Amino acid sequence: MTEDQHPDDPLRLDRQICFPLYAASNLINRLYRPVLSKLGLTYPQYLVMLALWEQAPRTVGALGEALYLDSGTLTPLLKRMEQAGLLTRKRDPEDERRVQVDLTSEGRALKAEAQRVPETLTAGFEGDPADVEKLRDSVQALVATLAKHQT
Amino acid sequence: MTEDQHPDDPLRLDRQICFPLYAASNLINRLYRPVLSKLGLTYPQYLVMLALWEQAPRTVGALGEALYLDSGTLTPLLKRMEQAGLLTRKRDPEDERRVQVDLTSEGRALKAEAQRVPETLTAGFEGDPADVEKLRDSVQALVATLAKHQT
DNA sequence: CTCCTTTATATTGTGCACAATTTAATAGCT
DNA sequence: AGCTATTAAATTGTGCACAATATAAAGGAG
Repeated sequence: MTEDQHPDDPLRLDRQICFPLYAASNLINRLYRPVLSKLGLTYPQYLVMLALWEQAPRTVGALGEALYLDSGTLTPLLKRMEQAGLLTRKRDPEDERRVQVDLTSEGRALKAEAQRVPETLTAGFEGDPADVEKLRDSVQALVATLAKHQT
Repeated sequence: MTEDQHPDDPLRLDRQICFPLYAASNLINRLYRPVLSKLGLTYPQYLVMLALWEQAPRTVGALGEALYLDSGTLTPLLKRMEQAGLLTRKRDPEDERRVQVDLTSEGRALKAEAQRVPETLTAGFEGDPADVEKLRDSVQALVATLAKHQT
């Protein structure tokens, strides 16, 4: 009982822009997993580390803005990372609503071990690096548009 | 305690290709959610419906191949959709290992209601449609490469 | 026919992701 | 100061996503 394949059907899977983004995200997560597990990190945890290696301390809210995540996702994730000894969570004395997230020395030290992660993985992309950069910029532009429309 | 911003640091968040894909996937999921919830679907469930509207019945394995998901994800998801009356799950008498997933009449009827979903959402992208198509094709190519490398 | 391997799906356990709600602190207004 | 609204994070409950494992059926070799 196969349906007809109307080439202009807007519901065709291969006409969606969203599906390949979804699939790419899943496949990349799968690709990172074995590499990052050697560092004791999941992929979202790795993103938190990238954000903190650039700037620390940061509030939970600032991390969420950088990574497009909310406290419902970040709070338990940060607690696990705190348990793992990578970071600390402290209420800001200036404003007790805020929680400052800072790296431990162990968290800072992990950056050295992570240096080779990007090159290890982009090897699997096997494409012209310039094309990959162009793709990255396009998706970044899309993310900026989507984020602006959601606030 | 802000770290230096070395422009060639491979661990800078804005140099990652994977992060914008991850963020785009999350943001799109968030964008679809309110629209799809009116149809009683989540985003992955919507993808299953797109796949089945193109061809049904299909085995769990065939669905997984089309959507890049495994049985650990699909089995509980399909059970929820069966509960909702959208599809049926039946062991194939020809090969009792396989499970055939087929649409119910209710599931087929939902396609009419979903017709306007894509245009409703791509409105939020507000970009040249040709650019969106180009982006889609680039990400599709990336997905094909990633999928080939994982098997 | 029996043993062994492979294949298809299901189960278990962990970790996101998010909407909705809650808690608590700050800011603003009068 | 007292009241209200806003803001920041945490909590709750649902639904993915996946690795690892389990279960069971099919296929194949001797």
